[in-house]
Parts: sequence; C-alpha cells; structure tokens
Amino acid sequence: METENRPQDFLRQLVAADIAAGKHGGRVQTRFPPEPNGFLHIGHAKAICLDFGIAEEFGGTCYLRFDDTNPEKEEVRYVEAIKEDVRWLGFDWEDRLAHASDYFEQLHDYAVHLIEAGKAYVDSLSAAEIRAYRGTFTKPGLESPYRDRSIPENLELFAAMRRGEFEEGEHVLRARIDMASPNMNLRDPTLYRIRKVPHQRTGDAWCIYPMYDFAHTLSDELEGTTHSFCTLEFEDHRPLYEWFLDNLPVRNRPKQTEFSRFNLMFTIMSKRKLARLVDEGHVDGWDDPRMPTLSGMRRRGYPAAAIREFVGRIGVTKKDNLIELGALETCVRENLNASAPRRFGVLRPLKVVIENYPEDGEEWLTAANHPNRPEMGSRRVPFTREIYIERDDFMENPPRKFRRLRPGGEVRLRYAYIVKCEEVIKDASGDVVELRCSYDPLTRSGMEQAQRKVKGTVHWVSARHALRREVRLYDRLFSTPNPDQGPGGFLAHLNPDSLESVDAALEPSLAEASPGERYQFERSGYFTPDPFLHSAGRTVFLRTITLSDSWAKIERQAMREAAASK
RNA sequence: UGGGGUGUAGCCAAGCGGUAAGGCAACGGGUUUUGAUCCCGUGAUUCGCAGGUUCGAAUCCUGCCACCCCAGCCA
Repeated sequence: METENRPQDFLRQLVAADIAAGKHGGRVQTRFPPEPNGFLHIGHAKAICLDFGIAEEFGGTCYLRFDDTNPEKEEVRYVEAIKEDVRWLGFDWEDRLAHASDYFEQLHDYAVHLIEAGKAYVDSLSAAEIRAYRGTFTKPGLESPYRDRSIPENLELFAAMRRGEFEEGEHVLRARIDMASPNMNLRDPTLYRIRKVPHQRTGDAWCIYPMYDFAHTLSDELEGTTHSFCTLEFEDHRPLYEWFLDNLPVRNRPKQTEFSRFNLMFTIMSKRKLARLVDEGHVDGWDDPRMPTLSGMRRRGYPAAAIREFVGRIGVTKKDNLIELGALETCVRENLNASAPRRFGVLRPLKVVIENYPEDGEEWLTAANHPNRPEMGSRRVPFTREIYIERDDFMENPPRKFRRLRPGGEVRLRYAYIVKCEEVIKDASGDVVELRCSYDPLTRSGMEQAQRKVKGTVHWVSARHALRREVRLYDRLFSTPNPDQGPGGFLAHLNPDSLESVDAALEPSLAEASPGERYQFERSGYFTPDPFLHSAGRTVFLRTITLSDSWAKIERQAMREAAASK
C-alpha cells in the first residue's frame, strides 16, 4: 500500500541529480534536527519521513540530532519522547544520534576563528538597543558602536563571557556582516548569548550558548550532512548558512533546501499553541488522544504506516497548503480495514427481549474475524434471550430510507436470527427503554431461511455475557477548518464535544483485548485499549476513528434540506 | 513598504516547449448478512490575470494581481 510509483518530488529529483553529478562523492547524508522543547506532531512526521526516507532510498544515512542550544526551554523528557516517536514512526538512526551540544567545543572554536578573522565581535548593546539598531524592512540598520573593537579585545571579552564573568544580557557575540543588508538575517546576527541556566545535557559546563543559525549550519557541517532539508521559513536564512560555510575553514559543504510545511484542517500545529493546550488543561497532556502529536495519535490507535502513507500522499512542494482531514483519516481507515479483526460492541445499549426464545437458551454462534479475509478465522459469540442493540438502530418513526428496526419491522441480527419488533416499552418520560421482539428460529445464520431478504442487519451483544466497559469517543479538537485564522484565537474554536465517554456493552471475547491491538467494532469504528488506563481489572477502549458512514451523510443532507425549505 | 517565496479542479499534486497524470473529496451505478469494504463510471477546451515569442506555451519573455515568510540575546 505504501509508495507505489509516485512521481518524484523536487527534493528527490535534486538528490538524484546531485548523485548523478557526483557531488559529495555520491554520498547522501541528512539529519532530522528537532529541538527538545515539546512533543513531535504530525507536521514533524513529514520532515522525519523526508529526512530518513530520502537517505534510505538513496543508500545514505540520517542523523537524529537534537538542536539543544536553548537550555531554558529544553528538557530530557522531551528528548526521550522524541526518540520514542521517531522509532515508532518506523525509523532507525542506529549509531547516528547527535546533539548540537556534542559540538559546543568545536562551535566555540569556530566562533574564535571568526573573531580572529575580524568577522565577529562582542557587542555590549542591550537587547533593546540591538533591536533599535537593526533598522526596519525599509530602513537600513545602524552599526553598533562596539562593532570595531580590536581583535584582541574581542578575544578577551569572548573568553571572559565563557568564563562566566558577565551577567546575562551584558554582551553577545555577533557576526560582522552588513547592517544595511535587505536581508534582516545578515544584519550582524547574534552568534552567542549568555545564559546562566543548567543545560539538560551539559549541565553547567557552559554559560554561553550558540544561536540557531550558527549552531545548526555548523552542526550540519561537522557531521558531514550533504543535504539539509528544512521548512520554508528558513529560506532567507540560507544566505547566512552559506556565509558561515564561506567564512570558516570547513571540511564539508552541506546544502540547505526548503520545502513547505503542511497545515491540516481542524487542527493546529504550532508547538507553542499545543503547549498551551497542555498547560492550560484543555487536554490531558501531550499524548491526549485528541492531540495531533505522534504520541497522541499512537495512543489513539493510528498505525504508524498510515501516517507514513499520508505523508507520501500529500507530496512535497514549496506551496502553502491546507490539507483536508479526510486525507489523513482515509489512510487510517484503509490500514485498519485491512488489518483489524471484527468484533461486536454496542456503544449505547438498548435492551431487546426475544420473547419466544427459551429463558435459559444459550447458543454460541460463529462470527468471522474478517469478512474479506477468511484466513483470519472466526470466534464464537453467545446468543441469549436478552440482548443489546444500538439505540440508533431503532426508530419509532423512521424516515423512508431507514433500513433498521422499527415497530412491527424486521431486521437481521448479524450472524444470528431475523427478529421482529413486537412491542416498544417506554418509561414515564416517554423514552424507549426496551424492545420486545420475536425471532424466527429457522433463520439462524447458515440456514436456508436465513437467505430471506431483510431490510437491514444490525450488531448485538448478549446482555448476560456483555462486558460493560468505558469507551471514549473522540471527535475533532477544533470545530473550524482553520482554527488559527478565525476571530478570538484558536482557543475560541475548541470543540466542546471532542470527548465523550460511554458505558458500552461488548462481546465477551474482548475481555482478552490488550493495548496495541486494534479492533473494528462492526458498523461503528475502530477501537483500541488505552495503554495508560489498562490494568488487570480495567480496559478502556478508545475510538481511533469511525467507519465511513453514508447513512450519516444522508441524514445530514436531509437535515439541511429540511432547514432550507423552512 | 525592502528582501525572500508561491499561484494547475473543492483539497493535495504530476508536468521541465508537442497539445492537462494520479490521489483524496463529491456525485452516479454494481456486489454485499457491516448503510463498512470492494468494483465500475463521471470532472480543467484550460493552468492567478494581461500581453508577447513560437508552427505550437501550464512550460520561454514582459507587466500586473493575490497570498505566505522575515525586523528574538527562539528554533
């Protein structure tokens, strides 16, 4: 199902051309460089699949490199979570695990080299002053009064910075490029700042930390990266990337190429905003099944292969884009449809008593684990006089197209008998609480009479044998296609009904279900045991995704037409 | 506003001067003991717009328009 004859995207064309031209001696080396300041989300999956995928396809290698240059925001728990997510997605960095912090000493030496070449200087302007001196898009910047410090003075000051002799903010190291450049990134960008904060890996070994552009470019270089893929917002950083390579005694010459991120309808993908959802308690954590994080999707039961397939389908270009959620969901359904064993689960049980079935009767009927894959075998489900069916499968006054149970109507109980609704029992407030039915004993699945045409088929669970379990039903976290854009900010678009919990009645074989397994509850959706809430006495099932539902579509259409004609 | 990018169907996306792939969605139809799955069929006289070059332009040239990114001691 994955990657069959897809046209080559421009990145792969570029790599193929580079190999053909003999660049880097035909070597391909990439890297996936996350900052460990949060969890990976579905957007990162694209970068991971590209970085690791392209390397693999062209016989190259890919590093997992943590871009850990800002100790204030980074934590070990994030690096552990990121490793787990990359592995889960199906990629292996083997011995190619790196951190920008591994290179701190060498990066420092590169900085000294720039100072010695007169291409970097210690600036003692405050952050606010630096901002003011930078100018605007239309006005060139002003040169700092410290820009022409002597090389020995710069060297001494930088050394003192490293020794911790200054407070945060007192000085920074800047590249000496061009304060009048139309590219803001070239107006003497900051290379190092003082941060007296322990680093998650290097502890208090350093109190000066390199900035992204400097650290990232030279980490690529030191590691031997040949192809450095990143997203579009770094496009105008490329001249700076090249400036570093041009002005330092480098051994390697990596090349940066940019592609566009993707946006997904009904979701947000900014780490900062996802962190807010977590911090403000709108969700249960980074791995809440409603989150677009890889850990959230994993917990919810999304197969890694489905995510890889999705990434392959959306392609890679430099265009801004907003992908329909359905594109992702289709991949999940395709994967699960092919692989998930079928089971019966009644989410909102309605009791049905089959009046002409013996009180103490009990039959174990055979049900296929997969209707299109006989090799997956079958299981037995108990049938008794009292069963549950889905509340939605009965309507007292159904519309014409309704194919399920109605008063006086017949329906087939899947793998069992044809039953007829004889009586509807309601409570004091008029709600249907029970159905009294009769069954036709000659219509058991497999019997000749079972061939009889019946309007519909519904799933069911024997009341006496039913496993009562909590099932969590998820819906999209946001109710608008582009929550980032609407008025009131993204929080105003949170879907209040994104989580619903029901007390479901499940067929007894599900007692053995364990985390990591995925089932289709027939006519309903795909479900998986929550790995975090699983114990000897408890299984909570999470709905990964619903089945596609053309009946719901018809209903929605009817509602719209009714509303329009009023 | 200076710089950097991008415009092909509802959403993605091939195309690389020789006459508009494919996927998703949508809509029809068929099979079906899951309103699932599966199968079959239906969309661009036109590629942001306007000119030009050419026998021939989505592809080349010129101008215009729209949208995105950049003024962290974040990445």
